[in-house]
Amino acid sequence: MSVIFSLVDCNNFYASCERIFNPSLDNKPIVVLSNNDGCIIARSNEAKSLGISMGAPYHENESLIKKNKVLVFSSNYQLYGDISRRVMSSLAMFTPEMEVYSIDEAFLRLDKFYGQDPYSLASDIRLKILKWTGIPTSHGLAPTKTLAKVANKIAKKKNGQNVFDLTNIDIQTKTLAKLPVEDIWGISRGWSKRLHNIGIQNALQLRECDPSFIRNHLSVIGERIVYELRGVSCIGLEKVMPKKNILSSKSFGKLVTELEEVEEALANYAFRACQKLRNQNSKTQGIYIFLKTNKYRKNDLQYSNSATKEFSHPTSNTSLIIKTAKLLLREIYQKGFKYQKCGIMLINLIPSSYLQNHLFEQAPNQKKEYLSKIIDEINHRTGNESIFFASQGIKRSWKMRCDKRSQRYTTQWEELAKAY
DNA sequence: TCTGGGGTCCTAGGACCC
DNA sequence: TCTGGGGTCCTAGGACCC
Repeated sequence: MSVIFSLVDCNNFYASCERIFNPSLDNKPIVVLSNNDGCIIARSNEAKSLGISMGAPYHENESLIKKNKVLVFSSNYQLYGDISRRVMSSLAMFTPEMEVYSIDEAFLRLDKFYGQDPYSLASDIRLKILKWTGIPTSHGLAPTKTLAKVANKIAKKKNGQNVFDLTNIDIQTKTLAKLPVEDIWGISRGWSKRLHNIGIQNALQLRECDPSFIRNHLSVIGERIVYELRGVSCIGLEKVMPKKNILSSKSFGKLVTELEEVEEALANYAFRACQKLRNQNSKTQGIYIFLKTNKYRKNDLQYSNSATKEFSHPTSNTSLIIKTAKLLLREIYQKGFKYQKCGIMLINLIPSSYLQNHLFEQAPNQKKEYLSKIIDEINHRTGNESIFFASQGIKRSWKMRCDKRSQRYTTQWEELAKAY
């Protein structure tokens, strides 16, 4: 029995999430905006057919949106994250051989279901997910993950059924001939340009190339893609691994000039990063912070800088990390610029269980590490940020905009859906 | 006026060692 | 004039993904 991957992708995921608790949105054009209401990051089919493009700045589409009465939402990640968990745990009921690839995608292995035709099995899964969670999905079937991605793309265009089987070699050949190289998973603008330059326009041409020739142009990753297009599986299902780095960064709601405001924002991002760190039971061996002005404002003076610090002991102590971040910030902050964004990355994470005995330095303060954990627990029980550090401030004048956010129906008691 | 956030992997080249 | 060679480790930067 040969290998069959199925890529399951939620259709217009964020837009679909908004519809679950607000059925009046059905059949209407809706878009969801990125943090700070900057860009359009999700569109319903109706919004897509109006010509609103993915990733485009909101303000560039504003007239189109108003003219067509498109409904606009700020992103509501608490809601999307919760719906995602429901979809993924529903999928897991069909097979343990599954990889959660992103918030709205998962790969399944369906080849072990002897006797059942994969197409009808995928159709069955699709109907059940829709019934259980309210989220419509598309399913692409193929012998490799790269081909399953291709199949999924076609499935999405099939209204009503949304399943496509690309296990047959003749169908693969016909399909790849029509697929531009830039639509292949793993090949984006830079690489497709290089491929065009050497005369390769579509996926079939790439499949027929000598893999080592492609390796010279696109590294081993490109070589792997050639094999995957041939139906030779090189990329298996991956286990969920703890993150190696954790980044927390956001644009400010307005341009910021004062050190105190940047400090306050950075302390908040550090707090969030530390929560994520402890959540995956890791400690960090260092931090990297950065600060920058808005590169799109050509008339403003531009400045961007970063700083790194390694700890003598791995830590997950929020107060130490905030303190260190603020010290680094003072090294790179300069007066006279209008800042747009800052961020902190926890780097070189290791498991909490890993203990390193350092000969010359004092052992880290275990009590402080515990304290951080207790703060997490209290915040988890009582709702977000009941307890926080004074350096995080209370004014938070730099906070991002999200005026158009829907209710957090599933994660906040005060925002439960009401039945009248 | 307004332009997201959070990740991973690979390679080239420098530093350093014997 | 001649001025080794080979190996490893680390980092920055560039590519990709959602």
